[in-house]
Amino acid sequence: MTESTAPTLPTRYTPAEFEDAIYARWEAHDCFAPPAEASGRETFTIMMPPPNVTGVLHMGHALNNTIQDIVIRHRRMQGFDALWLPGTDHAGIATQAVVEKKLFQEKNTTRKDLGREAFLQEVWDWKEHHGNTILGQLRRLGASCDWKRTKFTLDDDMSHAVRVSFVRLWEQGLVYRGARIVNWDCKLQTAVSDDEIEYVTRKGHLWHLRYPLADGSGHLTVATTRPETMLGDTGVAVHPDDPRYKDWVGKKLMLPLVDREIPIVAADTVEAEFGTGAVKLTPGHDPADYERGARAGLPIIIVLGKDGSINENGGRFAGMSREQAREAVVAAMDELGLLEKVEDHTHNVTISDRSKTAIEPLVSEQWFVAMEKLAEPAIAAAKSGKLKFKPARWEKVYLDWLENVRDWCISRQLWWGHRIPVWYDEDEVPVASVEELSLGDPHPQTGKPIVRQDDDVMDTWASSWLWPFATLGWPESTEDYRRFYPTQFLSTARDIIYLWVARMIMAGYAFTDEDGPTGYDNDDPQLCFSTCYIHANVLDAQGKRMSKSAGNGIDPVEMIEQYGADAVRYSLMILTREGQDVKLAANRFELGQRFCNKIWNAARFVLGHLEGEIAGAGADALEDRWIRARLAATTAEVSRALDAYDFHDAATALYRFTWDDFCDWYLEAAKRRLRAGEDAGPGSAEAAEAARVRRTLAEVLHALLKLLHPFTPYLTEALWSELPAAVRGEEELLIRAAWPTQAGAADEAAEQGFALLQDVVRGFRNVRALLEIPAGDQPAGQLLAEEATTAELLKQNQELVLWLAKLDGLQVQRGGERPAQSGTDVTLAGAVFLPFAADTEPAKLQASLQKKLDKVQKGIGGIEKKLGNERFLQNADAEVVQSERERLAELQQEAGMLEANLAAL
RNA sequence: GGGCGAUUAGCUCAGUUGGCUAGAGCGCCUCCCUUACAAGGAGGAUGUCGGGGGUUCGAGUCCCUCAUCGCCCA
Repeated sequence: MTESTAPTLPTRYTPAEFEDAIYARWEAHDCFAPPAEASGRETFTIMMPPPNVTGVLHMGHALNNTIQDIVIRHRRMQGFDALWLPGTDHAGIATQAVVEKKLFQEKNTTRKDLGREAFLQEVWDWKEHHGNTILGQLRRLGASCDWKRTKFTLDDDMSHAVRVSFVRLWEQGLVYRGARIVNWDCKLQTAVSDDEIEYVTRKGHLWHLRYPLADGSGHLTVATTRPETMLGDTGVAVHPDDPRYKDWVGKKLMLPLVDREIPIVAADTVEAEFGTGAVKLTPGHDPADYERGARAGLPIIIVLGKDGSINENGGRFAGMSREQAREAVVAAMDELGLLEKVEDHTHNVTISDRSKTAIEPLVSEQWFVAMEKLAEPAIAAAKSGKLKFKPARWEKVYLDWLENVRDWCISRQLWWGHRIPVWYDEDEVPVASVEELSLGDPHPQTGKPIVRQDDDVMDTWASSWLWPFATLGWPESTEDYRRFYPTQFLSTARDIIYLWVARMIMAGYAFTDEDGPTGYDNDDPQLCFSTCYIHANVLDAQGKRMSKSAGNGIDPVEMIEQYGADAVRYSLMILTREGQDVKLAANRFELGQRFCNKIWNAARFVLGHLEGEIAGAGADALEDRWIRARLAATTAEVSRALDAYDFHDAATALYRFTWDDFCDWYLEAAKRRLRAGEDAGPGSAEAAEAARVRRTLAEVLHALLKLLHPFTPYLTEALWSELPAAVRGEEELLIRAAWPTQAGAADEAAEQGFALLQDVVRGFRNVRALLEIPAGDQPAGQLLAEEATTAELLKQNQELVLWLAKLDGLQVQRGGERPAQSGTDVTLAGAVFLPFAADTEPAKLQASLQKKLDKVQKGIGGIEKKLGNERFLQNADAEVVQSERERLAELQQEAGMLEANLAAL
């Protein structure tokens, strides 16, 4: 027989050359969609958290979508009818802002110039041209989602779903309109919800202002961080128990600058220690004052317009911006001698997430959803354990929000979004309707003509909270909805646990059917997903959050181009332990790249030998039984980890098996018999054994490609197609192959035996290195075995040891003379010896042995102390005591050998 | 103010319900381009497990406390 045919695959893993073609092949074979007809098998559904249409792929997306793709590929291989449904979110504020900016830059027009219809057309045009960028990038990553089912939150059917949900809430009295204090974004000129704001600590001032008593008998000093709002003050509050102000409550003050009489009231929410202990009340422009004012029956005076400037209620300050008004008010107070002092003060400023400008609390007419009742089943779902968070600690964050939930302001003063389906008659009597009402139609209740539709649109989350079921056709009872709802797995970022996760759960209970079908591991037909996986945050190398403004982001697409999608995916998975933030630098992807290259080359080696004769059954030597045992253990661990969504564990187990067990040991061991078969030629016993080794190699590679596929889909699919059809078996495409359940075979004896052998080989290699024996030399080794069984094992596997340790011969004996002039090391099987070369310096060897001896003696000391402790013997488990005794015996034996070896030097 | 997370080798991190001499990758040192892979192989060095206290026969692991860093909520 000739040498094995050189593999035709390149020696390096070159992802750019095959990724696109493989993705195209998957799509051509429609591999991403579940079977069109219900197969009778269980379904497994994941809804992709829809990225913003304005978005481009960042590392957080790459991580999150890798997780989802791993899960869906694993479930698909396990035999579920697996659906991963992708889509995008219309992102009301963000998208409108992008298009407004573009209009202004390119055409110098505003949306108001264009009018509502024309502007919306502009946004749709923009969406058609730029809105799918991120979905294309997800393909590069290898995402196997069902693109035919791609949804957009403003699609007609989604809009219909939003209107239905609104009307249902309306009918139940859970949606209401009212004047409330809301977070007003002066730049974007819209209300935003409590969850769209953040707090930034800023250095500012605390102004101490004197408000004279109305009767002229003195003054009260209030401290404020926002002096300009005094124009809207309608009272001053003090703590009821504050002795300084006991007699002041009920008196009247004359508010300077606007000359308005305002009362002093008591409020127990006032912090007596803060400032002067007296706070001005501006119910129109401060949420806390709004509450206090309402309790004290104070009027609300609004002094700021929607653009943030002072309105007509601000008297002579009208027309000024917030900033101008602040200066002018302070100056005016100073002039009147009413500015007592100014202190430096650090305080929290409320900032809009969207525009990054200071939020102005403002009383205005908005639509709200009453949340308390909706929250109840969502709380129960988590408490009963039906809804599981992973990591579990996020359940607390979820529950904290739901248990203290506040009503949700869902109206936005925007044009891009779902317009609130409410119409008014000439008396401003509102009515909600799923169907469009036309102007002039009779109002369903009053019969008077409809004169207008509400101008506002809904918060984007008011459509995304329907995502798990509206994407499947709800409210219609479509086949997809019946088949794929409820879903099983949601992976998302921690910062939208309440913005989105909690609201989806609420919506599931509010809107879906109680008697619907149930899916895999979900016994509640209204629980829209049963596992919520909260993924890590991706940070830069310094541990800072990646952000566009900081410019510290790493572009996943660039990384894919540089290292390959599989390398990016695999690196992210092994670098990210569960739920712990991951620090990332671009070169960290080398880890995955190396691993992919290793897989590639291991497969090249095996494939190169599959062109030879392959036996029907595998080989059965110790190393064969051992690799099958390792494969069985790895299959079990990877399966367990994926079922439990422990991605890091699965990635680690695959790394260990592929690199350490398969490449470093099994392939090296297998070469011996492959070579022998080639040397002996066709028809020989050696050739027959080589054919059995080829079978074993094929079987292990076959299973390994399957196990790796969810993590490194492109690479494994490419290699799968190189497998001979006879080896590949069932499926032409790996993506459709069955997940291995029976790979390998447990074999405790083989694991132990091979471990012993590995230790002997390492011992010889160690001595070789110490003696500086040239790589080409093949000295004869000796081994003094401690036990008959190990001696026997070594004799049986002598050829393998010679091969792996590169020895010429091996003399195994029990006891007997220890060879003189030899380098030595102690192994699990006994002491190993290699003869000194002519120029060997024993000093190095001696130091090495001494060091090892010290370590062993330290270990002996520790165990002896333990075993000498009566209380240890009494309290510890019998098994622990026993294993300590055995351990001690082993260490003592090892120490004895080391001492003997040292003495012999 | 409340909550959560982190602190283990030079760097990035594993370390199951407490129990072998605390591990891996990268980096570092020595040797080797051996016909799968130099993006590789063989060998090696490297630790007061953040500090202090406690529980326990036994603590990187559990409890308390302090420190530092990060995130969330108010």
